[in-house]
Amino acid sequence: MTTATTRPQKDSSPAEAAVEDVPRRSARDRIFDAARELFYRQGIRAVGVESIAQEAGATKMSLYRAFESKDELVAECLKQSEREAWLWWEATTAPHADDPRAALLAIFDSLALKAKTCEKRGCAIGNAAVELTDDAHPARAVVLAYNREKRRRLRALCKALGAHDHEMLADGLQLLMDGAYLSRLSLGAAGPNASLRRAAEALIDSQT
Amino acid sequence: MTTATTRPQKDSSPAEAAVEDVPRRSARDRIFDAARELFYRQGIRAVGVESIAQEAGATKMSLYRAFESKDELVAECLKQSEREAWLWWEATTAPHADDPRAALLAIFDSLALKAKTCEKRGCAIGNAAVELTDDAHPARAVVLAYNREKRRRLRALCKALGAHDHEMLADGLQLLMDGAYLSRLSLGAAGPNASLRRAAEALIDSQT
DNA sequence: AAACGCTGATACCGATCGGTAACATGCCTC
DNA sequence: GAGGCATGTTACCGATCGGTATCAGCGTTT
Repeated sequence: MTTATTRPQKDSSPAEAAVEDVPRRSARDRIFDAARELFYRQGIRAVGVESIAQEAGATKMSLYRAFESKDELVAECLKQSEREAWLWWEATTAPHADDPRAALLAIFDSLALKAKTCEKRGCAIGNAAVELTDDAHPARAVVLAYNREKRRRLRALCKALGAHDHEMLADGLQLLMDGAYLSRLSLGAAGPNASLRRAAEALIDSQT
Repeated sequence: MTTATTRPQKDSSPAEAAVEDVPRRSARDRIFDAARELFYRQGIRAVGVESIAQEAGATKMSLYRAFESKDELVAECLKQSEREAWLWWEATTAPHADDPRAALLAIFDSLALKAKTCEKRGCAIGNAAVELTDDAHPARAVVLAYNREKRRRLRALCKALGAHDHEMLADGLQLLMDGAYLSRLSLGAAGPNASLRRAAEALIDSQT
């Protein structure tokens, strides 16, 4: 299935000689990226450690030299997803630092765009909340922290907005976001996701 | 873990003699119920056929005599969840046949109540959409049909309501519902779910 | 009593799971 | 050139996965 194979350390073809020879990324990094991709696309429990190593062009041993266990690898992957999520959040809201309404709408605009283009499998962290039912799983703490922080940020924006009931509005917007992720898995971007931005706007306007 | 054990065919204690002896439910039924419960609580991929049979006080052979495969069993379980969902839907909306707004609010009221009492693991069908990523899985058709029908019903109610943009409103409400399921898995009933009904009401009122 | 259908019990199958041991190879730094 | 370090290779471990074959027991029907 996978076309990734072990590459030679040096490129022997002279046609590539002009290119500065890019050092091969570490096994850890390749494994990490392959894991994130596979977990997201196929689900966490559906992916075995062997196939991760294979997709990364590495071996299972390299995986276990870089990560304590599969569970820890999952937790690390989700932590990275969280970091990227907040980077996206800040980049999206930054241009509207003085306009909470515009900031909120920008978030939902970007969300709707991503639904159409990439991210067809919803939210990696949200999916993990479904798949990992054991409270002892190290990834559950990440899931919890992420959703709490999301709630906190939404509340802050809604409060700055001067909404009548800013806590209810923030919760409603969070429900819309999470619903968009879940709904996308079955009905795609043409399903209820198509109305995501307008629904968010209507809810915001109803409270201001 | 499980306390379910093989029960004797006849109750030997005379204290129960007065009770009409209840014939033991068929192995199929016990297995079906155990499967639904375990799939819902622990996740589909997390539960093996062996543990289902054990929880049902039956054997793996009885499972495979009653169901073609685990995948088919999963699909059957979801079909049952769908049937019960529509029964609940009709029972909840029936008292408000002439008042679409009351019908919608009754749905969200009941939903919020169930979040607090039972159904802490969200929606069985929604969870399956996350767990089962293979389009060839027989359960995916059930997931798709369910969500399509849910959208259809919401649209009908919102149209009867005379909403300004009834399709957007229906989608928004569906996103709120799905978001409530997903959000509940991490933040519980005290999270955004706590505002579910009020958010739905605000959205409805914004369109009428 | 004979036949039949449902069920339990048990042993088994090949495949895959997460995880490890031991050794070889190649690169970079002294 | 000698070491150390990261990595690849291979073989292996016990456990569990979904699924099957075989036989025995038991209740009902006839």
